[in-house]
Amino acid sequence: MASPGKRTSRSGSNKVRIEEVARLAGVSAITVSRALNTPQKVNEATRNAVLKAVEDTGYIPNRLAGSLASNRSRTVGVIVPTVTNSIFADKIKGLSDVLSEAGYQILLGQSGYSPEVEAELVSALLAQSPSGLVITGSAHALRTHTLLGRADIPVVETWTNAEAPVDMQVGFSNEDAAFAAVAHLAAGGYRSLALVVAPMVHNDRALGRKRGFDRGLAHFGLRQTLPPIEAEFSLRNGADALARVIEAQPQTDAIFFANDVLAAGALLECRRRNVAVPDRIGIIGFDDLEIASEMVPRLTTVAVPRYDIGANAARMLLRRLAGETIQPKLTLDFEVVARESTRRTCGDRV
Amino acid sequence: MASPGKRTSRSGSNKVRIEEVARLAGVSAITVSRALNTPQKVNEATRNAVLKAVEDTGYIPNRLAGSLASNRSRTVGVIVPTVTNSIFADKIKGLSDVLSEAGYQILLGQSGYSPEVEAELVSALLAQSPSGLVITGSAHALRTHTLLGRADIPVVETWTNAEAPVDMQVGFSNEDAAFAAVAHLAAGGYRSLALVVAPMVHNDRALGRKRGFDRGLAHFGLRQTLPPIEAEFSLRNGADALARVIEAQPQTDAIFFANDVLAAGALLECRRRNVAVPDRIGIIGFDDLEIASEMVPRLTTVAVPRYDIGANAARMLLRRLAGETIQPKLTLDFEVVARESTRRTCGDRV
DNA sequence: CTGTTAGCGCCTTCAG
DNA sequence: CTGAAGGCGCTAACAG
Repeated sequence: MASPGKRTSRSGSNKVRIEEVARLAGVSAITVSRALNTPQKVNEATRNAVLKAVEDTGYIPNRLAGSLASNRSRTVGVIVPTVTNSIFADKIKGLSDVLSEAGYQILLGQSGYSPEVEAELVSALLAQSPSGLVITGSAHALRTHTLLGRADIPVVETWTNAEAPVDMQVGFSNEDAAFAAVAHLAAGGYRSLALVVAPMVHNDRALGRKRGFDRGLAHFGLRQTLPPIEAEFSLRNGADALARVIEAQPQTDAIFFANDVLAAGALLECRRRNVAVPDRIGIIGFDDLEIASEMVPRLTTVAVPRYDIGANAARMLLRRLAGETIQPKLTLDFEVVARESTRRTCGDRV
Repeated sequence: MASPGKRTSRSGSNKVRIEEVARLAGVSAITVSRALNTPQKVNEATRNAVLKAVEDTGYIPNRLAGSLASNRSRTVGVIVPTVTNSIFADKIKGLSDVLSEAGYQILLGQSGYSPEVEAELVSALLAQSPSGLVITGSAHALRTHTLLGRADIPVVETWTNAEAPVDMQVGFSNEDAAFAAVAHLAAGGYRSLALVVAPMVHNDRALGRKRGFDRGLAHFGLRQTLPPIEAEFSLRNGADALARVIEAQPQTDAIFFANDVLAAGALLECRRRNVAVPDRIGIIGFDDLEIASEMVPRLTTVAVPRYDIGANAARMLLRRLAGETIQPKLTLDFEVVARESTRRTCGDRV
């Protein structure tokens, strides 16, 4: 206020600044700042005067300035392959619920499953000085590792349980989950399996599931009737994959679809073709989306903690930012949910 | 660099600052800034020297500082009811594709369909000085209007075509689209209809669809067999609604579900109950999600431009930020896609 | 085309 | 518990 400044009129914005609130409350700017950020450090009467002035002026603190000065942005960068896949939407919901409760904002980026795009996003998000970063998977471009190494902020990798996370990690064993799916099929008496999975290039989750599938085959002495079919998640792709398996290798008696959307598409194709599920062919999915429990027949699948991955990643980040020392690796549970699309010897859940 | 500064060692972060890049390139800080932000204003040789220094140091500009100084944040606040509903995920994809291309970042907030939460989010996002805001619908809390009025940044409302938008608007007529759905049912010879729609409190899209439904009833001389059933989008809720209609008002011969997830759930329930679709009962949905074309029978629905709403909202925002004067109201097209879940007199599309 | 100067709005540090 | 001084890292304005 003292010095006019050349740029005072640069912005046409009629934003209220902290000085104006301070003047109205009869205190200094820093007291307003404290009343808002660390209320317990301010006398109650003073605080109320400040809050009233804030109310009267409609003051909205400029967080850009605050973050710059304090070096804490209360912003978290989140990178997912695509929000369009509901498993990631659920994760974002979990993140958002916990973070917004704590006054944090989410900066969202979508990599489209490309490590290069992911690296660009990491760079772009780091430029915003986020308090932390939540990313997907454990397979990153070299540049991403370099950037994250230099960044010196908490990073949570999600959906995996890699041996050596970049920093922190919340996920589950995709390999064990896929193994469990195969175990379920084996228990149902299925012997000739096929695998339909998301494109595995740069996708450690898909790769892990394939590894679990292979381990299951070996462990239970089952055979694979054709090489894994890689398909992006969509009902149509699931239907096409089912058709391909049935036509190319009719002796196949069960298919593991590494996500429920593909599996549901396959189930619908079975209906169109009058293929009997689970007797002619068994179908097991992955994720336990709502569609799994609603399909006819109801889809056997592997339930994974989609929402909790996000919620826990957020909590982990917040604890770390609060200075707590935490166990940096959280491995959550999955569960095979036996329903009607697979035969089973005994009626319980694996 | 001249003055040591008391806080130099406050942050443990080893971030590279613009001064270091400048020194390495043998230029001043402002030249580095220009080489990065307005490259055409810098001599090529100088520019290359700067870019090399940037490369060598791994410099990532601090956008917080840049935004504060320039009063432009290159950030867009986006508020949706929930990312979990794939129609909004598609919108976000459209926004993200266009905005990230232009170097903008998305700040995401989820209102959970609550106007109060929305107002809080608007306030929280405004604190980040976004370049613009993209929000959902046209029904907002009073506080939201106050905040937006004062904010003096471009705002795009999406999914509606209200008479008087806050600022800009990209959407379609939910009322006309619902009317078209009823017209389609009327053309198929259906006479006794029911409506299943998202909870209408604070949801102008759902309300608009109900209005269009009512207008259709009147226009085509149809009757409504029971009051609208309000249900949040889920397959289960669709199934339950179907059951309720069938049991309470068996003479109902067609149901308009105001979203495809509900409709698909109903279709699955019809299968379980052996209710013949489209003869015993006709089912029409809304949105044209992938599930509509893959269901058995394939679901008749109203296709709406989910992705394009986002992409166009982003383009509108960018043009406005570039100073172009634009038509602030964009009304996109919808289309009834006739498939197998409804009878039709003639085989063409309405 | 490039540099100097000053300040964006807030918060940290230090003093009282 | 409150205030004064100064700087966070960058870019606008102006000068050369």
